[in-house]
Amino acid sequence: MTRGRVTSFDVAKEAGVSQSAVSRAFNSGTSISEKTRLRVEAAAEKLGYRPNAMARTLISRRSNMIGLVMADIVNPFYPAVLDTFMRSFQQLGHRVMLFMVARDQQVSDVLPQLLEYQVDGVVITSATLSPEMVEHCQRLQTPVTLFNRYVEGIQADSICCDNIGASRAIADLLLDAGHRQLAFIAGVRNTSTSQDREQGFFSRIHERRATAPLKAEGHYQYQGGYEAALALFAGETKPDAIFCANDLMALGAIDAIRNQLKLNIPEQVSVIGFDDIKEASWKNYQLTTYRPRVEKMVNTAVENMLERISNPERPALQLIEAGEIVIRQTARLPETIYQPIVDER
Amino acid sequence: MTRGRVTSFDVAKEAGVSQSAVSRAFNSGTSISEKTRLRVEAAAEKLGYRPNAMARTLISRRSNMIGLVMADIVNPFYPAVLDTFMRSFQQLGHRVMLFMVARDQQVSDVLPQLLEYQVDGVVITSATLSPEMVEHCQRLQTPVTLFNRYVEGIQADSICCDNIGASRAIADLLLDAGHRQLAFIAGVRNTSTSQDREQGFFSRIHERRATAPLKAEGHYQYQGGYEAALALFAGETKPDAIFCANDLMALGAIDAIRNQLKLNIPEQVSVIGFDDIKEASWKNYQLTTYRPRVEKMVNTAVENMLERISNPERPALQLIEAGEIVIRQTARLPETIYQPIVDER
DNA sequence: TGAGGTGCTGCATACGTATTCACTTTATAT
DNA sequence: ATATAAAGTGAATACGTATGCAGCACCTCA
Repeated sequence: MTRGRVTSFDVAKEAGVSQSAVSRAFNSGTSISEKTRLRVEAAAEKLGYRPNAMARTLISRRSNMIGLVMADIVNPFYPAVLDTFMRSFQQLGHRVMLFMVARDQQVSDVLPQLLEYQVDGVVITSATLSPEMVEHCQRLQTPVTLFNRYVEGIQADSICCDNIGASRAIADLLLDAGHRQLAFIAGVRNTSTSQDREQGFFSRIHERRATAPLKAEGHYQYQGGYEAALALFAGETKPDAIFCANDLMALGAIDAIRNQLKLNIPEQVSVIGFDDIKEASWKNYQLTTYRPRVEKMVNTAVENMLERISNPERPALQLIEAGEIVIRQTARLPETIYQPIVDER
Repeated sequence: MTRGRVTSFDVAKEAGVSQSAVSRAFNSGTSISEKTRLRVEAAAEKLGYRPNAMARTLISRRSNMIGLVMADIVNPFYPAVLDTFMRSFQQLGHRVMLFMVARDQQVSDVLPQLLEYQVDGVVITSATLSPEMVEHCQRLQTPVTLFNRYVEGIQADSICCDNIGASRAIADLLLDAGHRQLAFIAGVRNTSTSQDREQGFFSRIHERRATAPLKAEGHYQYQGGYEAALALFAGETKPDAIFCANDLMALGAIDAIRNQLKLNIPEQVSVIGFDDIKEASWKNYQLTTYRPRVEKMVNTAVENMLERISNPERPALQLIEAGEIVIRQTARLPETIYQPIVDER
């Protein structure tokens, strides 16, 4: 009805009460009579009043905003993660300030910007954070959560899927099925996810005294997986099973193997991925892969974050959440009936 | 170095100047000597000072935050859009407050929340906005931009890809190639994008006096496209070309046609999509499709938004940005050498 | 009847910054 | 050298809300 910004004073005048009353009417757990609350609400409605979150934040020292930093949105795994985070935070009454960091960008570049906006907490997905930055956050009492990444000995919550356990289980599955020459297609070299998946896979193979696996690099991209597969088969010794550090590369590898190398999957080559993105279940691929419990991981991350906001003394938690292998059509299985594996290490 | 929040007063004391000086040191275009600026910066650095964006917003009435509302993130087209928006806004020094609205949710539910946070502008992708809401924003001097959606006669910028022109061009392409019985797989029924693509396609076919096209509905999803394709071929008259309202459905349709119906593409059936998502270029699909100029659309949207923030009087702009048909392998082409089409209507 | 609660209310203040205004210092021109 | 403009500075205030405090009305219990 009115023009321009309408403040709590305007509403107060309209309702014939004090500004304090207006404030109390809009905050639960305050002392106000039902009668005045209704009058205030009517006046607010009439004037189109909405409280100014900036002013509220300034005085209450709580913005109800979470800073969310995402790296690497090109991997179709992360839109799903983002979506889940958004729903979870929105549902619990928190807004999200989003930042994307490019591959060549540091999280430390954007973190100060986030903190200027008085976010109540920071969630960082698939990117690491320098210990100094964490310390800085800690001084500001701003909790930090790392998603799918961990750093030893810092004061930050972290929740990861069980990269090592999963990769070991996949090695077991492939060896049990009688494959002789395994191969690994790595993601981006300097990421902990790719390193952990590689380490789990290699160590288990080594433990079982099987032939050392081949290795190629696919940068977590479809095209990279495609080319990595070709590279693997261009060598002297050819693999009969490939484990890819993510699904996207696995799908690239499959297309290379089928369409270009004209080999049959899984008869001649088995392929296993990681993430269980939507595309993995497409009829044309039916990819056998590892599915992290994204929903559960996100929800724990969110709960822990909010818990830690209201109780800053709580020490940081480092969690690993096991997922499961999803058996589809791209990998030969052991003779014995094989159950989907949940390795809890 | 210190603990807790450090304010401009702390920095002022440390540097031996007034709080005003500190403020000026952090804002360009203010009157301050180089000497004191350096002293302030040193003190700020020493104390780890960062200005409080909430306080700044409160007084300057500018938050440097943009509200971004996204619907329907499941379509792989939109992560790319989001990514482009984020880069563009970040680059120009703006933060983004993100909201996701589920299919059953109204934008009008989240808009008030956005406005509470004093965002300088609101961008809404693939969702409409009631005229009342637009009016509300206008009262608050908050510019609104619709991305890939438009509403007649409201005071909001909008930028769309050329749905109608594109669909007409696709109809032409398919008819010119000699197809006789076209079909259309629609997206979500009540979206303007799906409706416009249908209308353009149908109207052009009608104009050319060709056989009326078949139609099925795929809800913009892979599985929906898969099933829609099966439904189309289950009928009495079978299509020899299918235009899908987005790529995701087209890929589903391809898998259904090849893997289940055992038909050859494009020899027996042509398939054309819309969006040019990453997956469309995968070796296994090589989908012929329409590519909107996402980068350009986003950049124009962002520029217009910022322009409109600094000059609220500027009238709203409604733009249509033409894209191009990307010729790949899933559609038969006319005999004459066919150029990628840019229809500017 | 009065003492002590209880439930509401308004006043006044604080949050941390930007900005106006008046003032002082410095630079420039005559 | 002085007059005058320009540049720099600090004090004070405003932004819009939450909240401690004191006051007030009303009620309860003896």
